[in-house]
Amino acid sequence: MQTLNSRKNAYTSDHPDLTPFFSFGISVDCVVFGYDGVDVKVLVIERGTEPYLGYQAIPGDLVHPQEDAVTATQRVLRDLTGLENIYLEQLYTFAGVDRHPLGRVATIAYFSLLKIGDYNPRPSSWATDAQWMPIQALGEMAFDHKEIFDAALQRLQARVRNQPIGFELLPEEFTLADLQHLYETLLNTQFDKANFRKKILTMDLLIPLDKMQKAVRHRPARLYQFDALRYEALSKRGFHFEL
Amino acid sequence: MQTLNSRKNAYTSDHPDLTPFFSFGISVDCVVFGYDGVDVKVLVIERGTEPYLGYQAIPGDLVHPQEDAVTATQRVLRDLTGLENIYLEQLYTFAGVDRHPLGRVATIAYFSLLKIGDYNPRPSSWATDAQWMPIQALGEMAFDHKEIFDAALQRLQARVRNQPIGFELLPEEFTLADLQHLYETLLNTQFDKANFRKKILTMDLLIPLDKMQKAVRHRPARLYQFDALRYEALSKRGFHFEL
DNA sequence: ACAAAAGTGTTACACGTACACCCATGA
DNA sequence: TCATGGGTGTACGTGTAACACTTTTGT
Repeated sequence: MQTLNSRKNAYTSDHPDLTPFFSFGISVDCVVFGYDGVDVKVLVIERGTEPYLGYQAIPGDLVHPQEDAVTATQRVLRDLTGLENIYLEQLYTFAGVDRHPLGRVATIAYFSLLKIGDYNPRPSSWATDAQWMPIQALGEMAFDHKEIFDAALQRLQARVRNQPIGFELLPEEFTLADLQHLYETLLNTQFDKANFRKKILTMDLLIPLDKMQKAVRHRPARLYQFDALRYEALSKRGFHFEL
Repeated sequence: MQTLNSRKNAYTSDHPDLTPFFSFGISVDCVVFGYDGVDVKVLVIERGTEPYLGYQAIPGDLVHPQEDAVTATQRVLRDLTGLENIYLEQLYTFAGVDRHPLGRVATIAYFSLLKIGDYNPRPSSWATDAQWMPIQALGEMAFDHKEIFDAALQRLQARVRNQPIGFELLPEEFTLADLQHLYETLLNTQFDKANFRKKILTMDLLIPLDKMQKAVRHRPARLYQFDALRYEALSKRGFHFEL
């Protein structure tokens, strides 16, 4: 304690030996959410090596010395899903001393949302055994990945209430019932059909299409599309999405 | 690109040489907010060495190899203010490749709130020249610290709306007008006096004291105190603070 | 014709907003 | 008694919640 307090600020002091301070590994881990029309799911991989052999884990990798953290995450996602331009948000950084057996590794956790239909498993990459797991079915996980997942889910639930990101999880064209069911699943609640429609439609963020559902054994529902441009325009005018 | 994709996941592959991956420095930077009854202020230090000699900077330090990130931040805050138990929240991690001239340093940014009256400058520590700056008066800053500050302010504004953390900036005992003025300053808006009182008081989070303001040349206002325990109890029952 | 889900209208009530008014103190 | 800000009541409009009802398809 004495040494810590009396030492000068490490990177403002004149010329101390900084080597021991530059010994950290940094990784990125990305919690990927999807929705198949029934359940909210997460993309998990099964570890093929020690430590935590056989455990489920959140996809991630060490950041390269000349690589940006976001770039690293996009690389992991590309290797895993074949997709670029996925919704991505930084979540939290976990920097406990003993969280990784191989050395001091701080991990920057991200979460991302993707349309589950777009996902194409990439067996050629390092994560052969990636699979969608319903979020309720998650058991024990490698490292502190369960903790990371819990934080991600909490963040997603908060975000979905005040930003129109639910659409990232739905196909381009969807019905209002699809949207309502997604929100109900995500937030673990029930909404009144009539009121939900009114609230969503009065926001004026959906483009009604001239298409209908097909091959359903009841009255077919109209399909809608999210109007991202309109949202941006409204945001700038102080509009705030809610629920 | 070819090499990156064909390489196995760095920390799950068998035994590659991981040395180049363990070469990062990790720092913590903490944006400290205060409120003096008029302005919202930030604690900034003036750098005494290159790089960015003489520039204003956010207080921070490199994380030690055997030190937790939160612990490091608390150490910085203690050295700077003499205080423990300050409100602290992780903000964002800045991990750009070229953000620090001395090497690859990722910084975990925090923000914290303190009662400005409790603050006692600590001239003995490395940050002799810490001072409160009104947030409008911030100019150029060292490294990417302006960007960090902007993120912190934005986060503070969001937090203050849906969590009762404004009280961290006020003295233990305060008037409703104090509270209102704080919120107005923080959020850059105006509230109707009567409605603001009603909203706050119906939340039942304030303990009315049997004390009044003194030495004011108008009717003295009642003093209140934030009831943290009651807030915790209400939170668990699904209560959600708003505005 | 029936089941099943789409889609709409009506009403009651809670809540936010605006604004007017009275109260207590120091000078 | 005046200026200043503390503190309160009311009336109005908007938004939300509950619920009943009509519509359209497949079988």
